[in-house]
Amino acid sequence: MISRLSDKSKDFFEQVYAVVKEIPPGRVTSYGAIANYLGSKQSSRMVGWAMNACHNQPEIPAHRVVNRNGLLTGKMHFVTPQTMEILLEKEGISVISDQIVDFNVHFWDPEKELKI
DNA sequence: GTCTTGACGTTTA
DNA sequence: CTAAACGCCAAGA
Repeated sequence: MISRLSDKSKDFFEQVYAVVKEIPPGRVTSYGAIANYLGSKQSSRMVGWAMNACHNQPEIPAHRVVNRNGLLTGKMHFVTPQTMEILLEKEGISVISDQIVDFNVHFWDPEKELKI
């Protein structure tokens, strides 16, 4: 095989997508949780950047990924700013003022629940 | 090649 | 309590 050193960075994105896809319906997680699960808790920005590139992947439930405050910061990046909020409520999650209600209850920690 | 921005999070003032 | 700065890494201009 030909060395694929250039694709090394892509691996990080794949890991983020893999975790996001494993998020069960009705649950949500934060960028920091994913970053922490990947071992780069301080690089939470990269998770968000990976989400920005989620268009490379077929289906990524990015609406289940929010910031630490449970605020829908990335809603504006969807097809429509309301898509994220609608999808969340559709799964049984209440969203008020772009903020998830009982975020701690719906929170899904990959390191704790996925534990892969 | 350098500078700015960015779907974050934590710490300090 | 709120507001602002820093840190982290990557991509775009």
